[in-house]
Amino acid sequence: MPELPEVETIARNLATQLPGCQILAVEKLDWERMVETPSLPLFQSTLPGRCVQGVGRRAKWLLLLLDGGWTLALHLRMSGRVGVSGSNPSADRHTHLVLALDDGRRFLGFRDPRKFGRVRLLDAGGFTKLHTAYGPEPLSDQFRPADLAHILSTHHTRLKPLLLNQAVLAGLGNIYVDEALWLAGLHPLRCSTTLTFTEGSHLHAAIRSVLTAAIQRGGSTLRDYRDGYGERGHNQEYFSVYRRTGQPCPRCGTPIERIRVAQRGTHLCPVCQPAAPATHSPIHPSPPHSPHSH
DNA sequence: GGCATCCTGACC
DNA sequence: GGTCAGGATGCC
Repeated sequence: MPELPEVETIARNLATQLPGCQILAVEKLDWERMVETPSLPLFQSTLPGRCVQGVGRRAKWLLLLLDGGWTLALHLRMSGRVGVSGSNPSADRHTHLVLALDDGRRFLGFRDPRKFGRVRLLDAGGFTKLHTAYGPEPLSDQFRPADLAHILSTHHTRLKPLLLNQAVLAGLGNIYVDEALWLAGLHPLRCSTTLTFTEGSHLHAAIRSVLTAAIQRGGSTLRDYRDGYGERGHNQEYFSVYRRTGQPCPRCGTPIERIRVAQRGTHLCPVCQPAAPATHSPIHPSPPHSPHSH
C-alpha cells in the first residue's frame, strides 16, 4: 500500500493527535514477526510509560518520536493501516499491534491483513542508521534537479527499477513511479544514462508534482489504505495511467498499455512515453521483425 | 537483471 | 483453481 504520500498523510494526521500522549501499555501483539528489533521482551518492556513527542516520516517509514531517545518506526508495506481510535480495536483479527494511550480510552492500532508490515523500536543509533539507509527525500528543498541528474548518470539502469529503489530515492512506489514517468513523458524501460539534462529536470519536476498533488488529496486508496482518522484518500480519482489499462491517455487519447517491469504491473501511454532506445551499443543489427505486431 | 518468498483476500 | 495486489529482501 502506502507510498510516500500515504505515509505522509498518516504522519500529519497523527501529529495532531499523538504528541503529548503517553503509551500506557502494549494492549495486543499477536504477530511477533512484525517486530524486527529489538527483542520482543525489550520491545514489550520499553514502550509502556513512553510519551510521544513528535511524529515524522522517513522514506515509507512512519516515525513516532518517543521520550528517552526512542523512536517507534512502522512500515505498512502493502496492506498496513495505522490509526487512533476511541475504542479498542483488539478484537479485529487483522489488527496485530494495539497500544493503549493515556488513561486507556484511546488506542493506536496497526492493522495488516497480509502481515507484511514491520515495526522497529530504535535507539538513537538505530534512528541514524534508518536515515542513512535511504536516498534523498524527493520533496526536500535539498533535492535539486542536479541531484536527480547525478542519480541518473551514476546508475546504468532502467528508469522504473531505479526509481523504485529506496536506497537511491526515498518514498516512490509502483503508483507514483508510473504516474511520474507518464507526466515526464518517459518510458519506464529507458536507461537512466540516456536521459538529457532537460529530460531529467522534467522527471524531477514530475516526481515532485505527482507526490505533492497526492498529499493534497490525502493519498490514494485502492483497497486497504486509510489515513490516520480511517478516511479514504481520493488521489486515485486523478490517476493518469495507474490501473487505467485500455482507457484513454488524458493527454493524447491513446489507450493506456500495461506491461510488466521488475515483476510489477506497469502502466504507460505508448505515444507520450516513446519506447526505450537501445540501452547498449547495438552489437547486433536491428531485429528482423518489428516488436510491434499491429 | 529475474525469481521466489513473506501473507491474505478479492476477483474471474 | 489461478491471478492479482500499494513492498522489500535474498538468492542465483
